[in-house]
Amino acid sequence: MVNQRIRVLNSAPERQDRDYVLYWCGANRRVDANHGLLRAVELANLWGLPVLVYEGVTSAHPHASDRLHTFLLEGVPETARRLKRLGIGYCFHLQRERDSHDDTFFRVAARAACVVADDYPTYYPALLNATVPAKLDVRYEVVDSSCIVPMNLLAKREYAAYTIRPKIHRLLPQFLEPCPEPRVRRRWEGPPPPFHLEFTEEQIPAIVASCEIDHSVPPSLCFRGGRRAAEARLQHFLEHGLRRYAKERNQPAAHATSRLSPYLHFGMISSLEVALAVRDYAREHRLIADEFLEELIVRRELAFNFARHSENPESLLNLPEWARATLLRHAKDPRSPCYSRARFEQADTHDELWNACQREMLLRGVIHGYYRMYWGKKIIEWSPTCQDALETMIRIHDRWALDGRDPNTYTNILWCFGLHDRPWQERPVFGTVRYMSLDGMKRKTNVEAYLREIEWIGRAGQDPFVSLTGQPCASL
DNA sequence: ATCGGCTCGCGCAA
DNA sequence: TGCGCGAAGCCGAT
Repeated sequence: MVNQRIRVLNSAPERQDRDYVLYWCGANRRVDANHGLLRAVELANLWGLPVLVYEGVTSAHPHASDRLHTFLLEGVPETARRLKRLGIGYCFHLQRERDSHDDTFFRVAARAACVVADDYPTYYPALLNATVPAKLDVRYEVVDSSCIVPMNLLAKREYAAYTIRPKIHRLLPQFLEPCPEPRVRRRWEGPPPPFHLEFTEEQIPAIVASCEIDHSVPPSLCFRGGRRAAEARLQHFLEHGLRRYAKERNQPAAHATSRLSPYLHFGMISSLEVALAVRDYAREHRLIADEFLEELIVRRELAFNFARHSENPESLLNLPEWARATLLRHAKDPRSPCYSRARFEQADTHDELWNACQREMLLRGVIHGYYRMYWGKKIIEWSPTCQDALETMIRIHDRWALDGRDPNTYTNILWCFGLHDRPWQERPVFGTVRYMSLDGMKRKTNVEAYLREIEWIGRAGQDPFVSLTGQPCASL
């Protein structure tokens, strides 16, 4: 079953005379339900070797910030505990300098019999998978533990949700199965590698402060990183959100959505675990979970399919021909009002709902899924060009979002330009690309409740509306 | 409140 | 070749 998740990305041999099998968790920062880790353990058991997990956090990429570093570091002590329990070695490396050349991974890999990494189609993991394997003298495999139905099984780029849906549903019974717990034959003995950084949760603020990163992006007001926080969010959603999801998912102030996207993005929890938990809870409590599972599986995996099969997922060239043509025909339409990227980033427009969406991004590090569509459509409407609008959306996600740089990010942004969508009535700027209006938001959602909530958390500097503990939340 | 038109193209049935 | 229908809609007519 694991085999269909694997790709080998270089032609170097395995080297069984070396010290361990290395699992590099670049995208899936978890111990549970991780097919990559499972594969590493399988190979290690075959060769009688122990397993070492390498996890890195670098300050060398342009969007490194207190927000992202804190979220990532918050997961590390729990990862260390769980690996120790399983008898697996752990090397967590933090590169604090922005500019220095960091070869820690290569030094760890030099003693590995084989390197197993995550198959992930965007941003850093994708870049490293494209460049690192050729520099190694051992076999380098990547494993897809992000999708439930392995990306490898869908050979071409799908046109829309309706074309991928039957394929996903046909393959799903085969893959919607719990991932077994890894059992090592040979435990990791002795100390961790010399580069390993060990710390407690209390030390995190001081460690983050010591890094050469963007300190003007503070930690999220409501998301704590790590496995236990992810499990608490899931439990909270099962008990308080799932039964309301179908009716209230587009009602941001109702908090009926899972808010799991930061954890899914960093792989702190897997969509497979979420899907199984939701399915089982729904069975036990006689709920219908179809709408949630549609979004978690079909639409999320459509996004991975898109990222996997596009050369550059950040480009408008990916749009369907009808969308490119219609946007081009309207490229010279006047934009009024028209804002600079800085005005957008500072939540400084004439539209109070739009500003609140942007403030949610600044404070929480996410925007509610439905309002994010509105947020994106308005950036198109009020930017000088489509390319400017695209770059504004990506840039704001890169800098502020905990769920940015994800296949879903790029797909949702390009959806605003017509990707995976169909044409509608023609109008200025958008042509036949779907338009969204403030009146529509007011008609269909409780805009006032959302404005009050965002205003409240901005003023109070805390967010009791999104549960960190699994307990019910405040409401206004 | 509800309905139809807007408008393109994929995939399937025939 | 024809036809149904689609990731979150808008607008104007009734």
